[in-house]
Amino acid sequence: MTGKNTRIQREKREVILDAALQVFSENGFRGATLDRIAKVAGLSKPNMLYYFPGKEAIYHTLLNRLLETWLEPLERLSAEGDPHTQIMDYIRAKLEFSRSYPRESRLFANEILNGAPRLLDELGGPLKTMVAEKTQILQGWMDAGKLAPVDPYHLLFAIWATTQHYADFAVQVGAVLGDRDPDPITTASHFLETLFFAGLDPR
Amino acid sequence: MTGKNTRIQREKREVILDAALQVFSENGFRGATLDRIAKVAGLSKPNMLYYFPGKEAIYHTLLNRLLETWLEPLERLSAEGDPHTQIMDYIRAKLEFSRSYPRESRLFANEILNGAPRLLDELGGPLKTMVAEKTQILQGWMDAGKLAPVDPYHLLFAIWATTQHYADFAVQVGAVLGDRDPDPITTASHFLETLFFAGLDPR
Amino acid sequence: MTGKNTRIQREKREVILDAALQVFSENGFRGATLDRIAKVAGLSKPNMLYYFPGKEAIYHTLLNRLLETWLEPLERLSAEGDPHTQIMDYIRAKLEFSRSYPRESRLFANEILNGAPRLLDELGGPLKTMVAEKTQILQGWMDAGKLAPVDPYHLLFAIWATTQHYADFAVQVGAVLGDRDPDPITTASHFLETLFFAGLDPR
Amino acid sequence: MTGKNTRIQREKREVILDAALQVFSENGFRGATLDRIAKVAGLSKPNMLYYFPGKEAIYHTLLNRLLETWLEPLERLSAEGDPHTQIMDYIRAKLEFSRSYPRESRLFANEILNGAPRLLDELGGPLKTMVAEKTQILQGWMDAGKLAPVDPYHLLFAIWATTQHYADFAVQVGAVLGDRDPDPITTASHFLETLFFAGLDPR
DNA sequence: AATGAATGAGTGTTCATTCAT
DNA sequence: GATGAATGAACACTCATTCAT
Repeated sequence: MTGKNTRIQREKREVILDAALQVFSENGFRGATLDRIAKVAGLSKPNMLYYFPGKEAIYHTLLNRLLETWLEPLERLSAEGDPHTQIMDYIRAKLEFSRSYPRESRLFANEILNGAPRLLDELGGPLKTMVAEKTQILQGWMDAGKLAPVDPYHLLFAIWATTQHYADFAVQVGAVLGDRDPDPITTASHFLETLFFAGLDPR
Repeated sequence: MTGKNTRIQREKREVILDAALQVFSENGFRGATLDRIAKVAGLSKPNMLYYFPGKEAIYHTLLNRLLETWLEPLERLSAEGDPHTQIMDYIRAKLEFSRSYPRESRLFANEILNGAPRLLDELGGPLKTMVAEKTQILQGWMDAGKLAPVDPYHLLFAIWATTQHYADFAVQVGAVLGDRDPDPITTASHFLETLFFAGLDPR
Repeated sequence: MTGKNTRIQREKREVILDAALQVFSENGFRGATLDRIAKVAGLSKPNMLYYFPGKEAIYHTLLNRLLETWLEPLERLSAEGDPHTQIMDYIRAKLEFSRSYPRESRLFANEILNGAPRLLDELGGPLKTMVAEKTQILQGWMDAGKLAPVDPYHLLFAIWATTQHYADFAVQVGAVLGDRDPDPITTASHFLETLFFAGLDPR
Repeated sequence: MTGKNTRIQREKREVILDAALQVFSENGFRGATLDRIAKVAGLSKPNMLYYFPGKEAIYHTLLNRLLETWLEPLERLSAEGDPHTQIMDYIRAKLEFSRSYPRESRLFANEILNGAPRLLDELGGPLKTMVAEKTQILQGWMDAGKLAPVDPYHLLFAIWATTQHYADFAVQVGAVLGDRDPDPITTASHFLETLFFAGLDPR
């Protein structure tokens, strides 16, 4: 049925996935309705279900793609080059992701927050593997005296938390800042460089 | 109707709110059903609605309580005392909150993530006001040379993000760490002290 | 249980019936709720059900009383005296009933309108019997040349319709008249005398 | 959504409205249930709600149609022609309405009886306006000596009351008459001509 | 005599999914 | 490919009635 990957099929699937991303990220899985997704996508509901077998299928397709995108910046963290640059590149990439793909970030956060019922295997599999690999690199830098000796896992958690915050808690950030900062993510970039590489103690 | 505050009323209301906290924090507002809350609370659905007028009322009661609890540690941040101690006390209080009240943290995160439709006023009101006040204290410390000069708002964001992460993304933290760390929040406490007050540059 | 007719019992039953009359007449049988009746009566719902076994029982008690009151003015229509006076006395009594007991009138109308499921026997029994009797009187007057020869049954229908209208359709009467007539029922009394005994043809 | 007026849509909507008319007129708004309407219409409840957004919408559609039909005979009352004919035409049209559309009449009566919560605006608006206009015509005839001088508003009330009675109180009429009159409305037509244009005084 | 508490059976409405064309 | 139509299962909430005290 959906095996024929004609160009028009692929395009329609993209339109649907984009609409679904918006609706799922704003309402969570159960809060989202196929009606709304179909309306946003500009299709009839049965027509949409011609391209995807059901609500779960749409959601899973989004999640799977998302994990790849989510992992990709971390993938680039390499033992080559100096730690400061490498880590700041990662932080900036994550901030850029929060700026450009806030809906994806919130979709991911929603899923994790609700216990990751449809992502647990991926978290314990591909993600765990890659994290194990990259923490090795961080550990190597620490062992070589190029980086302060800290728990590399929690270092990654701190990077994820501080960067994703600007997408996931955007409403709160906006409410608290008011008009104070027209470009909070750029400010965050500078702030995080100071935080991560100098700390708050005055020199 | 439910105005009389008899002992049994207060107790039942607590039982309901506890069940609701669990169900709402796991599923978000729309994903939660009164059926499930009632079952968790061990009551019939109509009996539950004898104590609260409806789903919204239960949720609002939870949210209102929550915001107070959420703000309370920040409230204690005081200009008196030295910055390092004050800030670390705040970080530890937030971590303790994530350890003891992860469901409350996730309820809050869920609400913000979905656009805070039932909390926007509070965010722009009481929260904004208190944050404005507390960033003044931080700014004062920076002006006095007791703290590295950074954006105080983003400093608060970083504290919130890194501490709440252990409640909100607990599933991911657990999946990534596996058995490696039996007490991640304690590890986080040490890690965050290094991060916030020394940074990652080797000395 | 409810056999003991103490004074206080009788009074409470009256309070309940009065509240029920109001609520039933405004909302019909199904539209009325025991909650509202109890609130209007100033009793708790279970306490109210101590005096009456249930919703149906309250309603039936009202209906039975009502039929008596409804029939009473007709009862007084007597072969003695002249037709004009007798009939106008009946019309005025019915108008007075609409003025003083509009809720009773509407309760009755509601019941008939909805097919009289709880009053059919009474309609085909006591009411039919009395009407048969009274139409005999009317017929007697007509046979004696004291009254224009018309169908006596439809004459009664016309009296009922025109007089009850001021209670049952009070909202419409009020909306149509606006401020034009501060006392429509008195106006109606004069109008109906002309209508019934002179007609509309100019003399 | 339901905007497309396909043939099948129009037909189904009529089926639903017909079923709804029956159920609403027998039970009033609150007494009617969508379950029963759907059963009478021969549809499933959700399917019915595919054609109408909800219970209120069905009811309002009925009411709006009804008011037009209700006003139409009055509309035709014209200053041209002689009063007797004009008024009797109106009375006969109203009786015909009671004969052919008793459910509509009862729906209307039910609404008024319960305070016209969904029709008050119409009563004080279009209805009041048309009545004001038509009473002018009646008044004109009286001023010209072509009609006995009576209150024209109450004259209309009397016409409405006596004609609608045969639909709204049909159960009572039937119970009282028994087998006596196989065609009460025709009898009523003659009776009302005598009543309205001759009165009960013997000549 | 009175009331707080509890519940089974509805009641209007939503929603993912399926059917027919 | 596409859509109008249809439905079973939920879902939030109501209500008459009963229970326990």
